[in-house]
Amino acid sequence: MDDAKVRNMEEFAAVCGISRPTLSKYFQDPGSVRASTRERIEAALERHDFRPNLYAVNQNRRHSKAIGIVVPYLADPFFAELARNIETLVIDAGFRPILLSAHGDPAHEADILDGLRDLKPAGVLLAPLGRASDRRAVEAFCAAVPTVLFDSNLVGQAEAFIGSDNDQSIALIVDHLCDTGEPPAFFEMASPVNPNAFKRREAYAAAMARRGHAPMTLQVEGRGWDFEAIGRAGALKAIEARALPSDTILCSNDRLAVGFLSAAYEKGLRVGVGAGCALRVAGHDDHPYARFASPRLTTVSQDYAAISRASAAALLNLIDTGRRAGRRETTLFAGRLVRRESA
Amino acid sequence: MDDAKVRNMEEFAAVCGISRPTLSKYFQDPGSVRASTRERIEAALERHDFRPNLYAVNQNRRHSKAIGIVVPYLADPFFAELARNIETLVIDAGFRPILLSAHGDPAHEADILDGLRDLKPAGVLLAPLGRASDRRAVEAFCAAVPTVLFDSNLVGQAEAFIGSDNDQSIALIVDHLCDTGEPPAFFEMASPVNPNAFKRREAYAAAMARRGHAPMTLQVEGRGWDFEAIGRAGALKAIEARALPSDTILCSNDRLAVGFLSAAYEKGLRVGVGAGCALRVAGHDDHPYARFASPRLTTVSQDYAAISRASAAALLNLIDTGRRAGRRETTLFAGRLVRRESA
DNA sequence: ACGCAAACTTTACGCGCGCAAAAAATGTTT
DNA sequence: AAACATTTTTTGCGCGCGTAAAGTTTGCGT
Repeated sequence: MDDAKVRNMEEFAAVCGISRPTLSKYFQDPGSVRASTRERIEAALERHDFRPNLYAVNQNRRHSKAIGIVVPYLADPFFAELARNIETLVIDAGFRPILLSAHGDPAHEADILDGLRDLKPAGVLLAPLGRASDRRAVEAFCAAVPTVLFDSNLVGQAEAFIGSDNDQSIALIVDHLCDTGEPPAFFEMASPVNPNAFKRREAYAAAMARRGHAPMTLQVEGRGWDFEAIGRAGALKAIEARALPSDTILCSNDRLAVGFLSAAYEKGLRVGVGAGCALRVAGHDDHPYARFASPRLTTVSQDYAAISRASAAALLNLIDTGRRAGRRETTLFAGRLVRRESA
Repeated sequence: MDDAKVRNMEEFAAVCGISRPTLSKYFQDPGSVRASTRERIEAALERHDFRPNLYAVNQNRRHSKAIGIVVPYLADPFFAELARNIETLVIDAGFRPILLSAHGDPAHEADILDGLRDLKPAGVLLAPLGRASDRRAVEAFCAAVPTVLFDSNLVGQAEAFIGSDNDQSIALIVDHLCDTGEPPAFFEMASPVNPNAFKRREAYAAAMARRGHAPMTLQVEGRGWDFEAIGRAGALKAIEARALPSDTILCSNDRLAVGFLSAAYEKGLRVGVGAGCALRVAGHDDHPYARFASPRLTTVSQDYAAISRASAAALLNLIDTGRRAGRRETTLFAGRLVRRESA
């Protein structure tokens, strides 16, 4: 194989006995040429393994076959898992995924979006940093590239948003906790980086109100994305100061909860529902590690698969209808209660 | 700003009052033009925000300014963290990182390498699947693109390898465990996907032998990358069957250890060193979640920062010396003992 | 003011492919 | 076998930029 070096489509057309424009058609869509010619091409392809120059191909195209996937913090297994699902769907749809992480930094997020435009992607799936995002950068980007937001909403931005129904899911876990014991106190970061955190805060207050309870909130200091460390430090402090407002703690997310469990274990507070347990702790998200905490964490699952599928579907639809499928659509998925041993 | 739409460098040269070849020089290296012209260009740049077409730029170039970063499983926080570090270093060096995950699948890894070649990257940092990798695909890739391996070695492949010294690190933790209690049994997967696992198995046996102990190995079934689930299931089974060879367990990696801790907690076995503790459990890697396990996991840290820096440095050196810096180099970093409460 | 090197402009070609139009070949239908 | 539809070939231009060569200007030292 690979006798003569084939340097471009012209030369490949020669060794192949087929005209260049036909080859061009073939490489854009193998199904668009007659079966007999397709076979001839593919036979030659095995002998010479020629591939069209990606850069030459995309030079004139309005957009490439790339789809950007941007998440705020890829080292968070929640986003890693989401990205993994979405990547697969993007590949199956015949596109090339470009995975990017803002690493928690708004400036970096803006840089990423900037660089992404150079790639002329067919579209972008963006989970923005949220509040911290450079609104103008995101807005400019969305105007230039078909974009679907997921996980975290920026009102009015992009063509669609797919996320979780925090009102529903928080109500679900609050009700469960109330039904099975004391009403929960809400454990969260005082200055969360995640915009869902604010929604959950409000959802908690509303859910408690519906139950006739006053909200009890425990806010911990700390910045950045080291949620476990922040949760652990805050919990240690609260436990030492005997400042827990309730023996039932609902954490704003599972990573904070894991930190809380770590602190409780260290302080000798047994977490769970049985006799001899001092605390109940619940989380939110069904984070990949929640089921391996000690004790295993009761939480509300976000439907990873559904969010991934809906996000990808929305973008793909946007792409082949030539975007602007009408007005902006918002899709929220319900959470599912995951009962384990911690609450 | 942005009065007339500037569609290409030609038009930008017009509104800018500078010839196109000079602009071309500027965009390749802003420092290569006289300060006064640089200012004129940058002034015009603020009014028109023109950017050279990425595809046109790379069409003739031998390679782009992209650097590939390929990991076997990005949803594993160990690789996510490593990738995060490397990405930053790559950006600082003036390159564009392309992050890719094989998602544990050798065929996908081969596809990734294949697709990466189209991008004509300046170089690639590759943490291969290891044993499972398609050797021929990797070999063909390394021959075509300057490549540095990290984390997992493929003998003879690529221009360099950077990883951890498993012999040293395993000996470190074995010695520690022997010095402070019973010699450890080794807990691992029967068919590990990670090639480091085999090195650690051997290192464990050697370290035990040096101590005059026979190795005690507990191998668990399971395939894939759900290490916590596999560790948990295996540990539950072993505990129920009272088949633990020792009350001290050294896990092949922290994720298995987290699974083990989960099982021990569920079975009411207190893990730690104090009185009333039934088991000691140690891990390896200082995985991001190890410090939040209950109890916190004693382990051997891999030096994330050092591995990242050395890998990036090796590749960058390879790139600007025009590769082949002599013969293949192997760099191993020592682990550091991280004493926590679990052992 | 002179001389010279560095920087810039002008001109022109090439990269590899997309794409359009017209002509030719092939395949299908009646 | 004729008529038609589909596919392929031929021809040729264009994309946006890299780059080389030759000529011109600029900056700086003496």
